[in-house]
Amino acid sequence: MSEETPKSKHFIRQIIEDDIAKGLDPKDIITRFPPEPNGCLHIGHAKAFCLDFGMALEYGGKCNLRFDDTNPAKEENRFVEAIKEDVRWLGFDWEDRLFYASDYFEDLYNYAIELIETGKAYICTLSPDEFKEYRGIPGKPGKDSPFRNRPAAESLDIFRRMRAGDFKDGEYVLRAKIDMTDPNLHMRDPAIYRIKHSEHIRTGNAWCIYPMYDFAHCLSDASERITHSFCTLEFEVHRPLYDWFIENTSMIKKLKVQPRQYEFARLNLSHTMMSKRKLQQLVEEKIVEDWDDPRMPTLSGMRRRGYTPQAIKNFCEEIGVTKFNSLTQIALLEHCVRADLNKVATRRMAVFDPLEVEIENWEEGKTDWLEGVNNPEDEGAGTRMVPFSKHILIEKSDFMENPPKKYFRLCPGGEVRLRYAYIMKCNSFVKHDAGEVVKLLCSVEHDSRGGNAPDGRKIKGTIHFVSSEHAVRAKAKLFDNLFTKEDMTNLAEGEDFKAHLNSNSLVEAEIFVEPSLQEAKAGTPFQFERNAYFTLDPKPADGLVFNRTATLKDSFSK
RNA sequence: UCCCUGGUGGUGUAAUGGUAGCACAGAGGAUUUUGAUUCCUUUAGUUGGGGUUCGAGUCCCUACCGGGGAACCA
Repeated sequence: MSEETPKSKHFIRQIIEDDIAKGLDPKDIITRFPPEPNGCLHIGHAKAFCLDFGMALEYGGKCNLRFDDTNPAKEENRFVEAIKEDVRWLGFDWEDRLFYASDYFEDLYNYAIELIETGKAYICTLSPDEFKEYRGIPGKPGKDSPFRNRPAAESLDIFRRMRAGDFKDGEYVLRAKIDMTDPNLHMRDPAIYRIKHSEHIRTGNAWCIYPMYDFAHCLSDASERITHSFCTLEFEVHRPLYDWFIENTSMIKKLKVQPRQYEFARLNLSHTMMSKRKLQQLVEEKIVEDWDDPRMPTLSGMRRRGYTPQAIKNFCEEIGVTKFNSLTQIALLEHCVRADLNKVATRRMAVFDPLEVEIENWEEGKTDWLEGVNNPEDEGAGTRMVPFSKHILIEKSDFMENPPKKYFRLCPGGEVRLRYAYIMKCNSFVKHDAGEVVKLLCSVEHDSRGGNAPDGRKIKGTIHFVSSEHAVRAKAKLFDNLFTKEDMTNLAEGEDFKAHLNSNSLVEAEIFVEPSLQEAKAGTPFQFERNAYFTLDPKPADGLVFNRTATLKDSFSK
């Protein structure tokens, strides 16, 4: 289903093409997608890995999946599995290239020793607060740590004992010796190893010292011979460090191509909250079912809600890649979802708010099975049989006692086409005591079977229906756009984001669907004609539960 | 305050120094057995000011505005 839409020539493509022009063999291009397993992936991550995997594939290279597991305090194995599932779902294959930063712990330790031996790293005894003083502030240079000139032998000894577990958390830290006056604060002797007596998801208790991101990431990249390392804008100021560790260790001698870091703007989506911390809060406080609640902007939530991988990939291609902090409107995502669903969703009829109709000129107990196409956009989708009988249900809103001018559905004395079935005329109606119309008495034109008038006259209105005796009860869960009433990007510091959640973000409805839906498979997209796109909830439930994926565009109001 | 970045219609993005294009959203219309889809038409833009140039969204200077940076997080 790859679209032949022209691809935007964003700056990443330009960079890669320049490298190729300078002699880089496209087959040597290696990128990586490096999530930290401390939460589930969301739509923002999709942008990142569509870029990582997408660029490698597009130019004939490879992309590795690497878990950045350098902080055992935050990471969990269940997230590793969830992330793998999400990546697979989006259709990306890392083949045998699944890595963990922890694969390199021994190597990283040795590179750290190398730095100590060459006088480029030292053990510092300053506490975090004390070092803050020495680091200085933007605009003001810092001053050297009193331990900066600790002899290498002594640092080495302490570092080895750190590893051996001789010290408590925070007692010592290994720092790179760079420049305490650098205007970039990250270059002022950053910590590269800290003591952390914490069980790691993969190495267990083998280590009690762990490398920092800045030290681990670039050297992990280099170990995997990554050529292009993409990350978000906030790492821009870390880039000199990325290069420094590679260039100041023996790693540089092993490389044919030095990995380079390139930054791009992260995704901001209107009406969508993407802070991992806040999403976690929703899960913990049970405001949502779990990370895969269909209202969540997580990939697992979107999957459960019925979003297709193709729609998400198209969206990621559509938004492009820049270094500009923008706010993408959710309408674009919804457009991509509808556009893909329109092509692939199986059409079915479902009545949400039923109005009884009796066909006066139809024999009691007689059923006519009519053929309905499964998807007018896809010839190969085939057909299914739809039952018609004397008692049917139509949508309450498809009948009006006193219709306005442009209303072309049913009204007293008016006629309408029942989709796939017959042309039907409303003879009379029955009202409740309260004045509510509760039943229509109609007749069908027997010669119009299939929906065409024998005299060739045009029927403007076509409505959907289900046969009462054949109808299947189901539940529909209706969701508003991803969770928040308004843009969350301007939320004030400390402001309670929960006040901005959609109050009616989940509405449940009892609906009547055609019998063929009894065999619906979880995850397959359906379009309930003239209503919305739905998918059967994959979580076990009593009876059929459909999640609303997206609404149809509605031009009723025009 | 200092450093790093960035600024193209309402929104998201294109344009070796040479006609500012595409998509979403909006508006109008045609087709339609889904008031969907599809198709056509249309509204709307280079942050301001200087400079270089035959010619500037693009290069230079400057102002303004936005984002990031002072974790033993990633």
